[in-house]
Amino acid sequence: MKIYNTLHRKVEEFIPHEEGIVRMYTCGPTVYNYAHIGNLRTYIFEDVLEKGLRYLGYDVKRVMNITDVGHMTSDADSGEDKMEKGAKREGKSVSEIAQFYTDAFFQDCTALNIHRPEIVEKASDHIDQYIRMISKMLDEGYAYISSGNVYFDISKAKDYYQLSGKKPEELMVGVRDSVEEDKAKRNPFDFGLWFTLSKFSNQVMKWDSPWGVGYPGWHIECSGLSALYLGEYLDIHCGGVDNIFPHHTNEIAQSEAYFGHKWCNYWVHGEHLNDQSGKMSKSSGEFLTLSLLQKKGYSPLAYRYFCLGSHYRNNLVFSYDALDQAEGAYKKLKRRVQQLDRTPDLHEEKIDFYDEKFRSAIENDLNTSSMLTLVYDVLKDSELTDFSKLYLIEKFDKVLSLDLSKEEEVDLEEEILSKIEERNIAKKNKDFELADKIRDELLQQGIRLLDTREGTTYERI
RNA sequence: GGGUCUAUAGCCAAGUGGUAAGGCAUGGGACUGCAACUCCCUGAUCGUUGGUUCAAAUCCGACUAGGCCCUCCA
Repeated sequence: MKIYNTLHRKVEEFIPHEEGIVRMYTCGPTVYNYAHIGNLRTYIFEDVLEKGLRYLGYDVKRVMNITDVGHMTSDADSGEDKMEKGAKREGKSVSEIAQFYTDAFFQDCTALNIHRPEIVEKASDHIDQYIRMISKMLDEGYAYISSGNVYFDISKAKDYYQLSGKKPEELMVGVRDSVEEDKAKRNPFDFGLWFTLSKFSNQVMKWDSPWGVGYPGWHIECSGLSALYLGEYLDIHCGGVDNIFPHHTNEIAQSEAYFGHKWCNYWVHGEHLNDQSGKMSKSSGEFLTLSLLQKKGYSPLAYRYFCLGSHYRNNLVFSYDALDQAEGAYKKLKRRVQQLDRTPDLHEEKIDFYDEKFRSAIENDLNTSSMLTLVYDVLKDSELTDFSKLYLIEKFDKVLSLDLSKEEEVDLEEEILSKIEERNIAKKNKDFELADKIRDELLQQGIRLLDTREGTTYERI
């Protein structure tokens, strides 16, 4: 398996710490609002990575966090907690908000055939773990207390800028107007591990700690959960490119300070889905959620197909035009698979040939586009029996998860059949007006008629 | 200003030194009462420009354009 490692900025051979086992951590959602389809692109990529590794024979232990606390609109001790903001907006409690959007997130994942990681944990359930880690870092001099808050001292971290490739002297502090510089820090890029002083009042989420009542910093939750559930050596850490700095950079600093050794070998980042104006956001432009696309008649798996057509490290621009294409291509592909003859008749040799090709596509830095091409290649191969094609495509679909061979519900409604019969009679009588009317009516209901030599059948669209 | 990634036909995209996969769309044809579905045929010298090489879309340099990051972010 070869994968691009942000740490070294090149494609590298993947070697896990323990043979055959991959410990994988992926940053989860902050559950203060719906996920937009750009967020979901990253989760699709991570899902394919997990399934691809399984296809290659690895046992994947994967952990994801649910951020339900301590995510300020700014990383300094200012701004407003996103969770509380969401709660206020909707007149609900923070935990209600968290539950609601967590459920919504996993509903989207289900619709997109994204496998839920075995371990999904809430950040707010592990405060004691963060306190343990912060205490150790304070004891060992990696952290310091200032103005009542606990900060990580980045000057103590080894290769702090390796992941981002940034030059400290060139970094601009407070690029965004909304960010206030925190005077309590020794170095402007030191980051908070624990806050006790909050500039906004009525902080709802707070916990007791050795340093006073407060709440954990943004970055510590991922380090904490990873340490707790995956141990001191991590193989792959995923996330969106926007998290490289500062979030992942700070995770490395904390975790390596805590463990006292190198922590994670492979950092794999997914590129963004952009709209025509650039980065997709929840506040500007159309708020593109999966349910919005569904309301407009798109199928979630067509969106998955759209994402798989592109490489995870490429910028992908979303447009309805592009989605229409994906929808059409996906439906067409699925139809072709549905039409395969399911009579058992396996063609052994060629199976291995294609299986090997599919593995190569995975091993080639997760080349999803090539994986899709292989599906088309299999369909076209005249040396393969339909059954063999189906066998292969179902196998590939364990990674692609496009439900290619899944049959639609075929409840032969009497009504539809009688309409078809009615239309056939009309056709015989050359009453094409009536025939077309029936066909159009059925189409309105999502039933498309298929005229074949053997007679008329239908499909749901 | 600095960092980082990207640049292949209308769109998505493969290609990792040996003379451009695949998909969608388009156009033409077969099928049809007309359609839909299906099938067949149909397109690019690879952002620009130098260089390395017998040979470059593939390696190196410059330039241009765009995305993202530089304490909200997938």
